[in-house]
Amino acid sequence: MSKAAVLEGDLKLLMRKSGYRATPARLRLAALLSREAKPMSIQGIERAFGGKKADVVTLYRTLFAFEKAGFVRQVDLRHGHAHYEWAHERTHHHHLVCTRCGVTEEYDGCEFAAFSKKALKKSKQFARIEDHASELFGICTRCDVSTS
Amino acid sequence: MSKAAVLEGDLKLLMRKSGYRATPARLRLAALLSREAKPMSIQGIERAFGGKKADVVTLYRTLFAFEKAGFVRQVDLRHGHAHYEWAHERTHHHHLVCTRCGVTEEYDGCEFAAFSKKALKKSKQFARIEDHASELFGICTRCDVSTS
DNA sequence: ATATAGATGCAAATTAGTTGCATATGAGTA
DNA sequence: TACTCATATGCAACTAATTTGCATCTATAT
Repeated sequence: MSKAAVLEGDLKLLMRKSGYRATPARLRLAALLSREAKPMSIQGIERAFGGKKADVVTLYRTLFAFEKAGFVRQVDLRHGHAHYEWAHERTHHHHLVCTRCGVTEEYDGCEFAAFSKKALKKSKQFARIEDHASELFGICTRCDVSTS
Repeated sequence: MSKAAVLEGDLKLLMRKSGYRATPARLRLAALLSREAKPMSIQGIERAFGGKKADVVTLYRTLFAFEKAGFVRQVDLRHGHAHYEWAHERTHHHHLVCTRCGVTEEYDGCEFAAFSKKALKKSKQFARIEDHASELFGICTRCDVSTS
């Protein structure tokens, strides 16, 4: 079951609070990402919008804005293009990615706070850590079976 | 100080053992990556080769081979393109990346073994984990100062 | 209702990564 | 050492990903 999308009203307020305008295009994108609750590529987003086509440029710009505002996190699944995942009011998590078929699975149990604090303490050059990536790459059971 | 490059002789043997041919182009790339000991982009590699230009196609293919053999690891620094870092006989580590100026710093203290074992145990769909990404994104002190 | 900073969407450019194919060569074998 | 052949190379051409510029539009504060 997928998570419920953020409510439109809440989102409008959220966005304004972060200094962004709540436009239809943005609300639509936010609704989609929060509803799907999984990493989506630009292509995937376009596909999901179907008829009412979204302009890629706007998508990129909106995603960038969302990222800055902390609504969305960029995820690299090593598919040759970026993925974006709704992050607002979701439990922090990462992904297992099958390097053969691309299937992904969520994984929680990453202690971002502790992890980044430790890294920061050791670092000589960094002032603060704001985000991090942590994906695991391997082989899923289906692909493993079909190998042997 | 940068790490010493792997010795050419050792590398030849290594590559043959992994089923790859030790060609001049590969030895040159391996020497560069192991000498630099930091994530390099395709562009960066080309630049480093200077005059004796390297064919991008060959680079991609060689890097892919190196990755499969475990000599090299792909790193996503969120620069819009992949980076590759020499991984053979180097201590496992990750990176701090400044999202403003791009400067990177190494970070060790990642327990890959424990981490992946835990994830694997919880997973229903994965047979094994072979690699993982774990980069930290933040602001370096230089950029932080210039903000305030 | 209005003004205006911020957002949109086209066209066009740039950058990243891939595929096909003809040629060349490393490395095992005779 | 010479041979052979699977593997690697490098050009051309292509597809995909991402960015920039600019004219137009519109949310929102007043």
